[in-house]
Amino acid sequence: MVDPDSPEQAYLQVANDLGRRIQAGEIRGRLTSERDLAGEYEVSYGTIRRAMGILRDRGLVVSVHGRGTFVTRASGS
Amino acid sequence: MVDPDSPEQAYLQVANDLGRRIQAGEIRGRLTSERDLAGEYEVSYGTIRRAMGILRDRGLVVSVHGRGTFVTRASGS
DNA sequence: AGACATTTGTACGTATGTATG
DNA sequence: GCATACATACGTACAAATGTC
Repeated sequence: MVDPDSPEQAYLQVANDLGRRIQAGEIRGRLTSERDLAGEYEVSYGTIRRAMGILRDRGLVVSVHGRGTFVTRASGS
Repeated sequence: MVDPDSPEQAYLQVANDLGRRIQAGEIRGRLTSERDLAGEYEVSYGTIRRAMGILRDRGLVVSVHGRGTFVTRASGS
């Protein structure tokens, strides 16, 4: 979930939460689809897209068109 | 509301009132938008802007473009 | 080949909010 | 008080890639 009372932007809250969970080893392999993540975090698809872009820039995940988004090998615990 | 018969300037009345309510813990998280505050205090938007600038200078709030103005953590009760 | 489902990718329009003059 | 610009966020629709049956 995202805290609307936080000054932190929604897409950053999502990116930081996912990044933390990835580095903690909670998430491995394939991530939940972007649209499903939008439902889980209760934000729009565009917000998830933006958060994913940040995770890709950080090198934590790679996205494959038509297949999904995957945790990179070095990112886990 | 603002007292037009007071010698204190309108933007100072607003800033002081909001500052008092923040430090009393009445306001936390996200503030009402600047446009709505202008309606509540029955002053112009510019007056609210000026009052907000004072609250920011005092470190009571932070404003985030496109998201809102937020009470800083240390400001509440 | 074809049909279908799933998923990422792209592109709108709309609403709301701050920033500035 | 108003207009303009910019940023965030939402919602939707459609396109493109992949895999399965």
